[in-house]
Amino acid sequence: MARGVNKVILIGNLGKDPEVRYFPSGDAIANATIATTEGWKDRQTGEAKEATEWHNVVFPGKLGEIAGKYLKKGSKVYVEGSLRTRKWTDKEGKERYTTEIRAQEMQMLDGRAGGAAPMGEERGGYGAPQPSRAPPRSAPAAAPAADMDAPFEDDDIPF
Amino acid sequence: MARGVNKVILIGNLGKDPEVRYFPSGDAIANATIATTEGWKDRQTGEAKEATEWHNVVFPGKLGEIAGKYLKKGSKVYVEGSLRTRKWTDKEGKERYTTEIRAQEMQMLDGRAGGAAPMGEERGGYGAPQPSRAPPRSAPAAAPAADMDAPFEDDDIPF
Amino acid sequence: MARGVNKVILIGNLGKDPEVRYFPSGDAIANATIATTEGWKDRQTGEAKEATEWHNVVFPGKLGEIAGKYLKKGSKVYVEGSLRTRKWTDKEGKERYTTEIRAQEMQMLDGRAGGAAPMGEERGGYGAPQPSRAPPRSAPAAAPAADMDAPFEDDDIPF
Amino acid sequence: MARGVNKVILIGNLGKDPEVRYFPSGDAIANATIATTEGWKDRQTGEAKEATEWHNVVFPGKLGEIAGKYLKKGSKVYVEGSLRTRKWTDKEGKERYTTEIRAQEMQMLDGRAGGAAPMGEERGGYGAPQPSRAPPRSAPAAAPAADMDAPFEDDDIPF
DNA sequence: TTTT
DNA sequence: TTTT
Repeated sequence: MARGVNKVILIGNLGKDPEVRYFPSGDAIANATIATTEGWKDRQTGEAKEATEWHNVVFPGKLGEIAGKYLKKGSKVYVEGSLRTRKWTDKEGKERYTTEIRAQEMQMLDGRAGGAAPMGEERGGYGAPQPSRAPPRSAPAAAPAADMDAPFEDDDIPF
Repeated sequence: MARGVNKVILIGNLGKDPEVRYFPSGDAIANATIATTEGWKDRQTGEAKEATEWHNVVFPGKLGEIAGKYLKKGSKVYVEGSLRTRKWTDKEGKERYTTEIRAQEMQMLDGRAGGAAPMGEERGGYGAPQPSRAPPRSAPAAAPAADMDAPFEDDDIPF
Repeated sequence: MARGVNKVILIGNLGKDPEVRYFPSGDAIANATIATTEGWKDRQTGEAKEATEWHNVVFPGKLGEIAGKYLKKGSKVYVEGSLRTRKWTDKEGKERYTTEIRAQEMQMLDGRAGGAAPMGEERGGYGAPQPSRAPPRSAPAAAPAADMDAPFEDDDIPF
Repeated sequence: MARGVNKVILIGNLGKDPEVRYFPSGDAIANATIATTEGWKDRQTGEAKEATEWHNVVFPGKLGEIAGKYLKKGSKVYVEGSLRTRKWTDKEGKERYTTEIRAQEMQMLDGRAGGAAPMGEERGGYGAPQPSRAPPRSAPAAAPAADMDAPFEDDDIPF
């Protein structure tokens, strides 16, 4: 029932190791910052220039586990996801907004992915992409994340 | 475990009504041709030119049902999918190849989608898109499609 | 010389008319807010849910002129662009960040685009997305574009 | 004046060295085959499966030169382009069709790209994929935009 | 074969 | 603030 497209595709490098946390439900969630660099030549001087853009990426669920396990500072990754702007309140009580990319697919582009290493993506064929959740999953630990409240609540997972 | 990205995004119009068929399993599959037109101005004469590209799109499973129900000749659609080249043998016994876009997501862009009309897409939140298969599904009829054999066979659905 | 990919694809509706401004150079720039809505079914209750995401989109240059001329509140558009997070200082002197989508391509999906209406896109063939810039450029607010002549070579085949 | 979207995004490896040719005009054009592999788990047996898709990619113009110079068998690349189906006649005089991806952007993902190596991308422009150059640009005229300063300054046009 |  |  979607009435729109909200898609982001990034290829870039992690600024630092991802931070993984767990919900009481056992669901993992990882946060990472990914840099994409664009270069161009100065029209006048001809000198090479470049600008780096930093993206806040959230890897939910199984993707978060994989990100935590296989990605590290400097890792080059392909990420496909959607934009989500979260509202939060800073310590002064002011409303602030942060825009994140919520990853739906990830691929490691380093080659260092290691032999048996799973690739993090779990599309499946027939008809549609596949949900990446691990079924029962017991409980790890740690604090949940503000970025996982609405509209995707724990008791409200759309699959 | 994907090791690559194979993604197509189209916005175009159907050349004719989609053709829907069903597998014995009850799984639907629809085929459609979608035109994307690109225009430009002739560098020399300045006259407007345009070229139309025709794409063979396959909508598997539930997406096929929706395509058959809501799309028709002329419908404008957004399609996201992947490329797949099928080998087949013509009547002279020669090997031929056809490249298709296997749709993973579809959105109608006509506005004529009709009130209660489902949108065909079934992404779900938390972690990853959701599979679109219809649960029990009994058996309709008709000839299956060569384009649905490997690698996604009936007893081989990846989710 | 890019070393990364930073791509956003949106299909959504404008929340209000775009705001167009001009630089002394005559370059236009338009800002718009675009809503993308995603729906899903509550896993437990089965009830339909939806969430709308608002995106700040910047249309630079000629795209800005077109946006200002043809888009309005409610318009459905396809936008392709890149993410850019700007740092700014609020009235209390605090650093704030805003993430925008800088449009590189736009297409109107309303059908109401009107007969002779230009479509805003300016890709060109031969080898790469063409830099459509019109060098001298003086005239503001109006000044059509020289940016649709080349890039199709010779006898003009856009291969 | 485009009235459609025809976009392909691939990440894969070259099956063999690219073949570069030149037009009398001096324009280069390179052809390559790129493999994308998709894996999934058999729903019943649980065994890992995978299928490889081969894509015919055409790199026109400057992209062709770069491809010829820096890509080789096995190279991992990101390619963005559009689909184009060409009609040709085989030796028996029968009409055949071949679908190709016409590259508009390419990035090497091997790390072996070598220091000074150009990356093959050629976006530029004004109103198209672009660094939003605003030539003279100094004072705004109307609420300038913070979003048009860096990183694309006047004397700093990326093409 | 579509569409604007 | 949009849209279906």
